[in-house]
This record gives sequence, structure tokens and C-alpha cells, in this order.
Amino acid sequence: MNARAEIDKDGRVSFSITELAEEFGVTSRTIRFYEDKGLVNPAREGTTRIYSRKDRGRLKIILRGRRLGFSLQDIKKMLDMYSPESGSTDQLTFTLQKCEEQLEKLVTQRADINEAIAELEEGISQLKEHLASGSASADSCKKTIA
Amino acid sequence: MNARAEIDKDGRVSFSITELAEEFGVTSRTIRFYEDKGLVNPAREGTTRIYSRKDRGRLKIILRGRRLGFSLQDIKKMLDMYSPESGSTDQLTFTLQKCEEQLEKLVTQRADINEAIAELEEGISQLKEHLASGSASADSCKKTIA
DNA sequence: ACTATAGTTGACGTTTACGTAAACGTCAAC
DNA sequence: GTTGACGTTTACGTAAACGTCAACTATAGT
Repeated sequence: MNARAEIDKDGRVSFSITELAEEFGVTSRTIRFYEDKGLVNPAREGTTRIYSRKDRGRLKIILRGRRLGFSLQDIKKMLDMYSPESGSTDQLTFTLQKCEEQLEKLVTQRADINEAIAELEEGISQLKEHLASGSASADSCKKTIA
Repeated sequence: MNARAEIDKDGRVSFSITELAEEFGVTSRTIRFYEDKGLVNPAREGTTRIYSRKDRGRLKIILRGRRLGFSLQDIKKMLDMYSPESGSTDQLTFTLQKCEEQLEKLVTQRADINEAIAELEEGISQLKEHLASGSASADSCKKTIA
């Protein structure tokens, strides 16, 4: 009876903080920190935190958000706007905007990184030359990296 | 006589902190901060800092290092190893190693960013779909970004 | 009852690269 | 002889995302 409690993954319907910490590769302190910041709100059994599947889902979203470079604040807003009643167009719009902003940032960042990589590669080959041919004039070193 | 004092740029042989700050687009606070960290050591006229051309060169190097993503600590090490007597193979070797480390980091970072960009682009197109076709099921939103 | 384990809270520490304010010195110009 | 521009030092503030530590509390097992 009540097969719904076991349809998913390993059938768990609630989790401890350490379970989730291990599953997601973060410390429990991190998860409590997210709670401090209002990103999750697990139930309590006494003082012990009990994470529902929904909480677990939120955590997953939070961590993906972090991977994508969103601030916790932005993530909170996205989640907050989601909660009231689903189908909130506002939330989708907000999230979309944030995604586009972030995308722009990342594209810029990538360009910067590419430039740095190019400079570094050139510097490296020059350094190698210097090392191969005994140190030449001291000044030529300055033109490399340091 | 003594034409050497004017061979370069605008012939200046010493600079004030604000001059350099303006030239390099940083605040004087930043330059003093670098001094705190032992990256530069301008002469003093009383308490006023007097930057030589060599100091100016160091600053240039520091700022390029920052652009390339080195920590001030690493930059300090590179500069420190340079100072004793030039032709220091140690310094070149150290710098080379740091460059290679940094290059690796950046390559990894770029890969991460590329992943994030891909995820974001997909998320964005999905969000746009949802917005175009009125909000469908609430669950499908979760699969997007937030 | 006693211990071990897990969990909790709060407060302060960490890192990086500065910003900002306070309180004061100095120097030339007016 | 004061105003203003610029300089100095010391020291605390900021932002982000936690880590670390201390001191409890709660629960489970023996």
C-alpha cells in the first residue's frame, strides 16, 4: 500500500542534513548557511532538520545556480518568486532576465580568459627560450611576464 | 648634456603616486596597498612617496599580473626573486611554473564557463517557450533553471 | 545512567583586493 | 594667516561564501 512513497530514486521521502551534504558534496554547515540566508526551510523534529524531497530539489537548484555563477541572493529571488502559486509569469520573467545577464557576463569572462590564455602561452614560450639559451640580457626578461 | 633623462616617453625620471594612479587607471589607495603588501618600495622625500622609473616598471608588471589572474602573493614572489642579481634562473623557473599553473587553471575555468553557457542557453530557450505558450505544468519549470 | 554520535546555535575567522573615514602634516598661493 | 589641494598613517569596513570553534542539546545504544 502507498506505493507512492517508493516511486523515486531510493524511495526516501525525507533526508537528514548529512545525507544531503554527502549527496551533493558540500558540508552540512553550507546547507545550514543556505538556511540562514533563507534559501531552504526544512521542517523540524524538535530542533533536528528534516529535509523533504522538495527541500532536496531546492538544494539541487541552489547548487546548480552556484555552478552557473549566480549569487545566493539572486537564487533566493528566483526561488522566492517561484513559491507562491506556480505558473507565476513574474518568476519566469525574472529568471529569464537573470539568465541573460549571467550569460552576458560569462561570455565576457570567457573572452577575457581567452586573452589571458594567449598572453600566458606567449609568455611561457618566451620563458622557455630564455631558460634554454642561458639568461640573456636582464631587460628582456621584463618583457615576458615578470 | 645628459640626454638619457629624456630618451623615454616624456622624459620623466620620477613620478608621484597620483600620476601613476592616473596613468594606470587605479586609485592611489591601490598603489599604497601594493606597498603594504611589499610589492613596491618607492623612495621618500620626507613622507611623500617618490616613484622611480623602475618602480613604475614594477607597477606595470603587477597590473599585468593581476589581469592574468595571479594573486598578489605570487606576483610578489616573482618580483622578489627577480631583484637580487638578474639572470636568476630560479626566478624564471618559478615564473614559468606559475604561468603554467595559471594557464591550467584558466583552461579549466574556460571549460567550466563553456558548460555553464551551454546550460544557460538551453535554460533560456526553455524559459522563452514557457513564456510564449502560457505557463504549462508547474513541474516543467523546475527542469529549467529555478 | 553513561557514552557516543549527530545535530544545533552563535560568534568569530578566512580570503582577496581594496574602500573609506579619521585625524593630521605640508606646502604654495592668495 | 588662512584656504585649499594633496599627502600621510592607522585602522576599521565591505563583499561572498563559507570554515572553524566552542558550548550545548538530543537521541540511540549498551
